Amino acid sequence: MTGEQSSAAEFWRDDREMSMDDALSMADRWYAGKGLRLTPVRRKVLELLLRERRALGAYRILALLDEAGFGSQPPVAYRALNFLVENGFAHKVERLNAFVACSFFGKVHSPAFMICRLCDAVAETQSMPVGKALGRAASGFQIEQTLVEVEGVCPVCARNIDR
Amino acid sequence: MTGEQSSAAEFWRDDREMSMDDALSMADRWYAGKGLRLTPVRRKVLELLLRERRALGAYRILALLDEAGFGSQPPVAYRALNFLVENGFAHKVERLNAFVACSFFGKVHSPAFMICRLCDAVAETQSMPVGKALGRAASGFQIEQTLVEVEGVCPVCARNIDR
DNA sequence: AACCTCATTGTTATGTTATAACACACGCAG
DNA sequence: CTGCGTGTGTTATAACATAACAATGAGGTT
Repeated sequence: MTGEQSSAAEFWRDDREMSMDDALSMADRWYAGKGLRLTPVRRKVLELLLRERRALGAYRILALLDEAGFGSQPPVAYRALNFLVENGFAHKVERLNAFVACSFFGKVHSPAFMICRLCDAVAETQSMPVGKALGRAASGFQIEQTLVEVEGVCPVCARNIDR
Repeated sequence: MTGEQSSAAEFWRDDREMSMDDALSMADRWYAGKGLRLTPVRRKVLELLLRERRALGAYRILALLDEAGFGSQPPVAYRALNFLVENGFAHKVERLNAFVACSFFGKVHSPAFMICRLCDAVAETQSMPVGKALGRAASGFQIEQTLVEVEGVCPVCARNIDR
């Protein structure tokens, strides 16, 4: 638990809970513990995602992988991305057809994304579980996965507009 | 306000509030009032969407338009779809890259979609405004559009599994 | 070591979704 | 009738995604 206030001023600064190195080594340990392999391609993709605060398209990632000496065909990127997504280390932002590193991995959470239409930044936050928000409307529907994405203007860009 | 209960039994039956004819003529009047034109292509697309309870992909719609004697190239479908979406008569289900008629048009609402992974049906419901569900986490972010989609199993399919 | 097996990666080919750009037709104001 | 704006048709291409199969390589078994 962070326990921090999320004021507008610091909201956008960095919503992540750990450094990239911490995140990567946590991923190493997590996967090892599961008997799964965080191979070089996969680790590289996670690293690329962690480095960005925007969502990266699969083809952007693919180009970066290519530069780094990995394969250059779409499945290379998509496979690594799917692997990370399946295990909760990355999310797909459907609205953008793009991917971001998870900001809260290792924790159970209901992710929600805030997408700034001006600077393209993407921030992940925890939202109320969607079942709650739907309330009675969802009765009888068995929720398995949820998607919450909001588009708008982030605090930083909003401030820049004002003056 | 409907004031109806949404029980599991009737949940999936029909979540729409009006008949297709009512909806179409309402659309006619709404657009006329705004000085916008619900042209034949656009009206046809709305009609196609209203007829379905699933989300239709743009290329599916395109094929149907073609059959009906309209153009057969992607922009024909995308332009009509965008027009309807911009004016609130249809929504895009991002998870499926597909489109549905709005079930509550003319009303202010926070749409949320429930997508059955077994039968592909899509139901629109009203959710709590997303700003509420995000709570303090969204402070400073100016929400302009929101997207809530949940994937799972609808009541009908759930019942079929059980036995 | 030699062998097997299975997950992973590389590659080819193709499928699906979406838009840019330009030409043409029509309705309407001047 | 001319000019203009909106809408439609069409060509071409961009952007996103997966199927299918071949090659590699790590780990366990004999």
